[in-house]
Amino acid sequence: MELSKNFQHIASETKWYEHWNSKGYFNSTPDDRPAYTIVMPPPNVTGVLHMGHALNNSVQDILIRRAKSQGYNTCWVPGTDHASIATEAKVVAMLAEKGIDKNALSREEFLKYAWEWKEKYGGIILQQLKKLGCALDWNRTHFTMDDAYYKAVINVFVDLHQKGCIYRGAKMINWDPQAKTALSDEEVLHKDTQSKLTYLRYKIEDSDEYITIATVRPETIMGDTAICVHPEDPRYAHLRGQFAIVPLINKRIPIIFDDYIDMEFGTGALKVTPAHDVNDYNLGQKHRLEVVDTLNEDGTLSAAAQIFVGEDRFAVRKKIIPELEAAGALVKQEDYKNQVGVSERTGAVVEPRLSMQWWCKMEDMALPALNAVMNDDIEFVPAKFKNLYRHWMSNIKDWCVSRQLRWGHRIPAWYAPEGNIYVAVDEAGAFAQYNKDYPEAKRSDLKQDNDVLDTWFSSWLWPMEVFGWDANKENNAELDYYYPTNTLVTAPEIIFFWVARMIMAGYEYKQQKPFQHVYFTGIVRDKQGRKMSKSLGNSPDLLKLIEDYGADAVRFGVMIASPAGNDILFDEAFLEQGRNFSNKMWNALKLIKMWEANAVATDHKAPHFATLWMRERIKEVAAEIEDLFKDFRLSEALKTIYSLIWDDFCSWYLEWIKPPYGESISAQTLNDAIGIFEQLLQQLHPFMPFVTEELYHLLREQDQDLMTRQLPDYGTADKAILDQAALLKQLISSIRDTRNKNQLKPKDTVELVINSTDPEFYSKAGQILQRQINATSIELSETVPQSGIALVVNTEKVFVITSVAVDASVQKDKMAEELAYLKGFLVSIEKKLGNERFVQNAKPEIIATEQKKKSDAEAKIRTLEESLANLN
RNA sequence: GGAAGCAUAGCUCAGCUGGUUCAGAGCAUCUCGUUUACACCGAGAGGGUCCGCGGUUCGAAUCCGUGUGCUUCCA
Repeated sequence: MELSKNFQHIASETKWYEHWNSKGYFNSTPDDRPAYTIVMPPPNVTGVLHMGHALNNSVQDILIRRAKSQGYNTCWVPGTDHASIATEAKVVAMLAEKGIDKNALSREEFLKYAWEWKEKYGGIILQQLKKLGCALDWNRTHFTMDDAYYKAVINVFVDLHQKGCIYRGAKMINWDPQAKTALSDEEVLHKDTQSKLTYLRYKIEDSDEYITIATVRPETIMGDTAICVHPEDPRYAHLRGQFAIVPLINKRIPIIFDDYIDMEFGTGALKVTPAHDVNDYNLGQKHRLEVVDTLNEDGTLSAAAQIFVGEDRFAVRKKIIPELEAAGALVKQEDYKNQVGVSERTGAVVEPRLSMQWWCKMEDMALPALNAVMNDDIEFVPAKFKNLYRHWMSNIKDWCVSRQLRWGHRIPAWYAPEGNIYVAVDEAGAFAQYNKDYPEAKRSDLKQDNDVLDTWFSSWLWPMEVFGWDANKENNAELDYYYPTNTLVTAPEIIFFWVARMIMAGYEYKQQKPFQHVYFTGIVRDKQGRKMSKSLGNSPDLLKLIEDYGADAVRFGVMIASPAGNDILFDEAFLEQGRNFSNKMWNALKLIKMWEANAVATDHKAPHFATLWMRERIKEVAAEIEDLFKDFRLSEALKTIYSLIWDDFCSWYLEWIKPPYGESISAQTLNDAIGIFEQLLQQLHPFMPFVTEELYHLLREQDQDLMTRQLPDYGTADKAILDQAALLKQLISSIRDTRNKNQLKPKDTVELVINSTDPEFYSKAGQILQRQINATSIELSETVPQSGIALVVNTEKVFVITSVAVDASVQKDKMAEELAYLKGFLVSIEKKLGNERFVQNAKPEIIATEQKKKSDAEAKIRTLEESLANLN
């Protein structure tokens, strides 16, 4: 078979993904094996794959594939989130392009367009995940607005309402004037903004005096219903009981006193606008102030403002200044840096607004969810996020769950003309209640709430609902089998939005945690450390990268430098490294295939020393990898396997078993090598599934696929063989270094004379050593040769004899330097061991290692001294 | 304004319960190399007051305090 120069990823990826899928490896049904379950954080149904997804889903796929090789029944559930505000915004924009105004459409008409949009563009992202190699159970694909899911969300709303956790109330909320909907606190981003602080003076009623206030929002003065000063502020003490006049509209408002005021800020006097600021609202409640709402839902000024009615608030902010100046009310304006809230989804500046909304009480549900994380019933990786979680959960506020949108789960509340509100799963249920109150009532009198629920009010049920959870259904074998899930992989940004709420829902409705571990990935940033975003245009086209470098290389690239919870600075150099790695393995395959062509059967004899060593090395590394996976240190695990394959396998092992030029390899050694390569591929498979599966099948005829192959029980590695190989490597490296330093050409041969403490070693490894450094002979002798370069490796005295003229002084200096270092080292150890307090306090094993260090150093010093003496 | 995290080689980062086989890896740099797996490569090498200062300890990159710088979250 002719093998190409490099690994051809494109054909291989398509082939294997289809193969795995058609074999049903991605699908799971409950059986006797333990389950290993992951529910994918459902991406927005309108989303497209970006680097964050690549990282997040690579991690999940790695965990799933690893668990599969350990005998678990793995189940990874895909799906999408309806993302009400984001999707609605896209549909509205699409309609606008067609010249259709959302408000001209009925609810039903609008939803028809929205569903059409969803069918057409929704879920593209799931198809893209296939390119990445994700082992997702496609039969279980869910959407947060599927019928069953929809019903479950409604049931939960009704249930929480019955429990008294859900209520309707007028509070200050964050209003997005562009989407015309309420937002939760978590959906508001605070941005540093350069503003102007405007100083305005209000005339005191029946006086020539003025009081000056400072504001960044002069357009809200028409909503002022008081001026507040600190009760202990001497500047204003005489104004108690007085009134001030709002400029332009000449409204009379009281001057009130409250120690909430910061006397240092501005002028120490605050204009109070209860309708447009949370703090002012609270102040207003306390002092029973009037609330004047001067804004419309689209951010223009309302009739209550009296002036500038219908004009946008930002336009008014500018236009009002000259008028204030003309009225003599403007004192000054100065530059001021403050934070302005903007909508996470639309980018519009959020207005605090007094509004009637539906709320969910959080306190009772938060407590068990807080405890679960604090006592590690649910483990966060890395644990540092526990702090953040605790802080939020201990200061939790009620959750505004209604959104003035159409795309989503419509709030199951019906309003009767009498003013009553009935909450039920459907209209019939609501009417039954209504009918009880009013036997004469007509069903058509009931009007359902027009709003929908916050998207997170549906996604908090995700880990239960994808397995068909139904509060009214007692038995659910699937749910019992897969829930609680094992690991949630997500970004720290949504720890409150989603993670915390899933935990609350889990305890509320399943009396159980939704997952065992939460693995937080970092944020993918560009080389300069900037967050990747559409607006910056610094987000690479992932599908293009997969095409150029291969899916394995992309997975390698995002994993190699991203420990849990740490941001990753993305650099294409990582992808190159991944691609090169695939190619390296590909070439190892080619080498083995070349040997295969003319391998010769030999009598059964002891395995090659290299084989013995490599097998032990694999055992040793397998144990390390096992530990790393337990701690979710995936990038470390990948680095470890990478080095095992590239360094140990390719650079050492394959060179050691390589037959001399023109000779054939022993069939047994070759067979051993293939077996070893297979094990390495298996360890790497979760990280780089395509290239490993491809190589696995090219190595030899296989009766199963690598993806389903089970990891063996490796047992404990033989330390003696590992030590011998370590010495062999050191000898080779040191002698090669010596050759390099003395400018020997690769073709120049040398002879070795070794004064060894372990002559037996050379009967096993001597041949390898000889070939790796191009020596014609190795002589074990205690006599010191007349010529030759002396060096010391461990306690081996080595003489490299060459016909090329060499400068012995270089080697001598080096040895003297090392001797000096070792002597200093020895002194420090002796000091330590001579220190009574050390011997008393240190653990016995530490003292033992110190003693070993001492004897090792002494032995080496002796060897060096002897070698040096011989040189003189 | 409140809170958290980070600061180790030119760059990106490892370094888990304090103990010179822990001062490491990859990339980058330098030297040599085209010997039939691989130049998407091989053999070697150089490079760090582990941010500053103080403390705890027999012993600190590792623990504590403090200063500086950066990042993030919250108000």
